[in-house]
Amino acid sequence: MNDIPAPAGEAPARLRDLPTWMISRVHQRAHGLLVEGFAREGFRGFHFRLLAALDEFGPASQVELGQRAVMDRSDVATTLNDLADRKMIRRSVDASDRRRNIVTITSAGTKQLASLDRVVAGVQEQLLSPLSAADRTRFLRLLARLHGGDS
Amino acid sequence: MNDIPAPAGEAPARLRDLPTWMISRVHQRAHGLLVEGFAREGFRGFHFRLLAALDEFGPASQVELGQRAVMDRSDVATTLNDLADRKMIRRSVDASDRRRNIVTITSAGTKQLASLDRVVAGVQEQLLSPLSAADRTRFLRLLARLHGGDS
DNA sequence: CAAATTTCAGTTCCACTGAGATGG
DNA sequence: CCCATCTCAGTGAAACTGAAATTT
Repeated sequence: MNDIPAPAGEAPARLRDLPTWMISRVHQRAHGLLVEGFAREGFRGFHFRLLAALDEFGPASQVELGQRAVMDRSDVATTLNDLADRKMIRRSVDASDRRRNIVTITSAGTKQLASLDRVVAGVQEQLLSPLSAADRTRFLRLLARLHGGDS
Repeated sequence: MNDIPAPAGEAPARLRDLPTWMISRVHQRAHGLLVEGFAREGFRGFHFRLLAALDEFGPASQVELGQRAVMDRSDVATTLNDLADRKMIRRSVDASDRRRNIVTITSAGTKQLASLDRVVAGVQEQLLSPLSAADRTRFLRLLARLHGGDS
C-alpha cells in the first residue's frame, strides 16, 4: 500500500515537511497496524465498524448501518453476510417495512467486539507512544478540530 | 474512497473518538483535496512527487527516485513514461552503468512543478484552515513526532 | 407506477508481483 | 553465471456502479 521502507530522512523536504504528507504517513502506519491487529483475530476493519455501530445504537437497517459506519451499501451487505455466518449478527425482516432487514448483534458478537476493542486500544497506544499523555491530549484536541471541519 | 457524506456526528463514539479514526478521516479529506487539485492541472500525486524529488536531488536513477518519492518501481516507470511524453523529464543512459537510466527534469518540468507547488500549498492552507497559526505550528510539531517514529 | 431496500455481478482503480530483456 | 535495472503484463484487493428482486 505504498509504504516502501524508505530509509528515514530520504524524502525531499518538499514532501517531508508537508502536513498532508505527514498525515498520510501516519495514516498508513495506523492503517497497517489495524489491518494486522484485526487479521490476528481473523477479522477486518469493516467487521469492527459494523459491530461497534450495532453495539452503540442497537438494531438497525443496513442503510442506517452504512451511514453510521461510513461504508458503502455493498460492503455492508457482504460484511454482514460474513458476520451472520459467524453467528455474530442476526438478520430479521422489519415487520413495519418488509423491504428492510433489521440487524441485531448477538452475544457472540458482543463478546468478539470486546476482543476487537482491545486490539484497537492497543493500536492507539502503539501509534501515540512517542507522545506524553499531555501531548496526546493536545494532539487529539487539535486533530478533532481538523476532523470536525469535514462536511 | 470510502467517504459517504455521513451527516456529522452520526458515527459511533467508539469510532469517532479514536485517534486512528480521526487521522483516517483527515487523511481522506487531504487526499481528496490533493487529487482534485492535481487533476485540475491534469496531473496526479505521483507526478508531483517525482518532479519534487528530481528538483531537490538532481538527476537520479529510477530506483533512487522510487526511494526518494516512496513509490513502487513499477509506478515510477509508468509515471516517468508519462512525464517524458509531456517533455517534463528526459531519460538518458548512465554511461558508467548502461543498465541504468539517468532521469533529468527539464525546464518545462521545473515550471510545471512550480505550478503544482501552488496547488499543494493551497491544499495545506485549506486543510489547516480551522487552526490558528500558533495551533498549526503546535499540531505539526506533534505530528512530526509521530511521523518520525515510523521505521 | 414510482420509490426504497437489499443483493449480486461487473467495473474501475490502484498497487504490487513475476518475469523478460538488457547490461555489468 | 549471477546480480542489478528497467519495463510490462498480469494479479489481487478495495470500493463503487447498475440493475434485478422485493416490498411499500
